[in-house]
Amino acid sequence: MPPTTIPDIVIGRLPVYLRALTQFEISGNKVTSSHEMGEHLGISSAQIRKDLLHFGEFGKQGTGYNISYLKEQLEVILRVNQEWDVALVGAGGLGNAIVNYSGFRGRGFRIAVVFDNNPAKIGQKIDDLIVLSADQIKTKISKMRIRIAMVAVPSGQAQSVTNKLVEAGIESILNYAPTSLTVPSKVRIHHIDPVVGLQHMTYYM
Amino acid sequence: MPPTTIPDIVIGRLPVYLRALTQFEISGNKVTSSHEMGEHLGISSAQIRKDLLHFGEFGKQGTGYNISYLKEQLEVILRVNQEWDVALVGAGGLGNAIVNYSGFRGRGFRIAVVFDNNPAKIGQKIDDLIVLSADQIKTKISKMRIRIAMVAVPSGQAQSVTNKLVEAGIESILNYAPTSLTVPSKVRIHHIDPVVGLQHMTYYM
DNA sequence: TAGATTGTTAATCGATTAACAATC
DNA sequence: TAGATTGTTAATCGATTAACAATC
Repeated sequence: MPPTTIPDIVIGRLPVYLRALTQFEISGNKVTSSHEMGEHLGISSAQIRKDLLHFGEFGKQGTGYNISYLKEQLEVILRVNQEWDVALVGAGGLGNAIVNYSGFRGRGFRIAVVFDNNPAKIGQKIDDLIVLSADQIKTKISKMRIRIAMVAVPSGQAQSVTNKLVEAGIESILNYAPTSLTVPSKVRIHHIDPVVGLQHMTYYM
Repeated sequence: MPPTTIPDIVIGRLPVYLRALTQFEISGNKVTSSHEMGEHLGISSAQIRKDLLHFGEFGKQGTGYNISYLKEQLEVILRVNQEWDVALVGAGGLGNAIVNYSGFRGRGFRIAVVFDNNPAKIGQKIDDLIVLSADQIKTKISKMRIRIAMVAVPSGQAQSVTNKLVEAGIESILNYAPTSLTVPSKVRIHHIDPVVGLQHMTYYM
């Protein structure tokens, strides 16, 4: 947890704040308050103020927070005031859906290259990307200086694909395969597993 | 947080334990230990033992945990020793990928019905499901007694779709749209937003 | 028996909340 | 000024970890 000593759990909430601010902005609001944000997200207003204070004083007493200003600040803090090129491995149904997903737009990420190991898929187009052979993962990623990758292959292939990505110099991985992955400690990893969320909810049903 | 007073954060880890156990089982192992699981998941062994102890004594001193037995117990605890029918709203690229996603199989969930509001899609088949009109959400879900739904529509439509689902009696919602949703407090909601995970990681890059 | 690992408590650590002065 | 909301501290609360006796 480098830069300073800010708790990782706080960092994890910032993207959620950022998403909420974007919604408020779309609704045409200019200003919000920790109370309003808390209501909207189901978080206490004290927590939101304290989280933000780790990074500076972004509000104004009596008024609240200027939405577009706070948004910009959070984007800088999270390093998404730039667009990151992302490599995607897996051009199946899930990979296709990821490429066409609108949720990346304007939030700091752009799929820049797609790989698959299926000869029938290599050379085909997805959106305006040509699917490359998985054999090219290392050379292409190194050459393009890509630092972030997504894994959207079947569970059985996820670990070997991950190993290749790590070799290629990838620093952060978003894994869509429903399996845990082993990576060197310098590499960050996040899992997207819908079943984890579903099972969490069925416990209470 | 009904049943007993077990912390929600503990419940949230159980699906991850369950997934790891499945992996160990696939590798041909019969027995594991809190230490081995902790290593694999990056969690302390003490935490794993303590989490499990909320629900009973599943291990054996000197030996560890029988994988298939612990798996069964967790499945019962999480209520996924049965298969839940799930309604999906949204038959676009993402909806298609969800229907064809292999990660639900054997983990307690089955897409039982798909809705869309696009006339061009209604009546079409995805896998062996026929896409129904979004107008039928309420009647069909009530009739089928479905309690869990997934939202895979554009952000702008997510709230109104959610309202319909709540009206239809849905109790748990998995939301794939990159937007927060307002629901009555009795309804549980989980978000799948890949950008949240990505932005969490870029902070450290 | 010796070795290993759980079950379990007590201690530590860290996160959340309550409260309010500062200030717009 | 009166009202509102932040910035900030102190108190509370809860989760994690360390440690070890129990026991397989």
